[in-house]
Amino acid sequence: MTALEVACRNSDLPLTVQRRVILQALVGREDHPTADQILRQVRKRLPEVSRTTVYRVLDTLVELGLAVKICSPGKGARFDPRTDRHHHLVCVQCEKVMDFEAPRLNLLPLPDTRTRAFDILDYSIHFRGLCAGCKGRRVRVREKRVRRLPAKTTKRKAG
Amino acid sequence: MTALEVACRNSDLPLTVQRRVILQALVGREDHPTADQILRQVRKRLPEVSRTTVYRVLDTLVELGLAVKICSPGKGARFDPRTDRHHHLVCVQCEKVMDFEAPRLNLLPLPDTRTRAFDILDYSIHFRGLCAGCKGRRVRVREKRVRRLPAKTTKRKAG
DNA sequence: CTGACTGCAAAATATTTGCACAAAT
DNA sequence: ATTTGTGCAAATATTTTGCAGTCAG
Repeated sequence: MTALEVACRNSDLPLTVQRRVILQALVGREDHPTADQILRQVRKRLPEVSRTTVYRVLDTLVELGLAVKICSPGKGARFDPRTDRHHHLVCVQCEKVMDFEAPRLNLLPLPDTRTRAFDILDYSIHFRGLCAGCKGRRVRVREKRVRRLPAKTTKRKAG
Repeated sequence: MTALEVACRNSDLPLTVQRRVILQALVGREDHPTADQILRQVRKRLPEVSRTTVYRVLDTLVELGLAVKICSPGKGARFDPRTDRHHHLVCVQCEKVMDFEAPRLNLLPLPDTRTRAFDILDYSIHFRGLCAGCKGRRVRVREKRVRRLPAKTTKRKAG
């Protein structure tokens, strides 16, 4: 937990038990949890913690550079304890996000965006696709629509 | 709007005016709007449209392959009318997402993920950084904390 | 006509805010 | 002691759902 201590000291922020436990809950997870998932895990150790605090502390951790709010397709914001360059496999079906190591993709030359007035700090590649669990049952496209009158003879008006 | 007609015909879906207008509202926008932003734009032409319909139709458009629900850091889901391979500049400050053309980055060899049981369909690169508007005022890290008693003498109880 | 779609209202989910008390330095 | 943090409750924002009437084919 030294990283948190250092960061708090540097930023002149109190080192609270909540910050410690919430960061602890995030670190080591590779599933990019939502604030609520973190809340559940944190409450195992700190039952009194409030949802509000989890939201606030996660933001703080991001500000401190100890976590990243990742880009994800789903509803809730999701957090990543890894701040080093890495990539993601994103299941377009269940919206799971997995870390993906590809060292060869870590050295792409950062495009020159000076003309676009955008300072690039880092990048990550999102590989969209279907995860193991979803690739079998490719439900997609209108499950309901599948039932299309099972070969009935009712179609005729009257004969 | 032929693409929508074709897609609806293929999938045996009614071609409603809402679907037409909502897709129309999305096409041509490059700012990756949320459902609510689309709603506001759609209501200029179709004042009676409901928020529910916008959510549902956007999902339908995604299923039809006429739009993409993009990965973004913010709260609401955001949509992209572009379905071809392209990349994004994501402002970590204001969470704006801009399209970024980089043809040389469109031909990265898709990593072999067979061993990982994940079928990659496509990819896009997220360049994280600061947009023109945000790079000037790098507020970040605790705006409040900035006010640290500006050398006052008020420290005493009653002067 | 018929089945799917839309709009409404309400539920469910996700996130933020104001305030009083508690805790860290 | 001072300042920020936390928890609570309520406000907001976002998304989904059930149902009745409407519309496209």
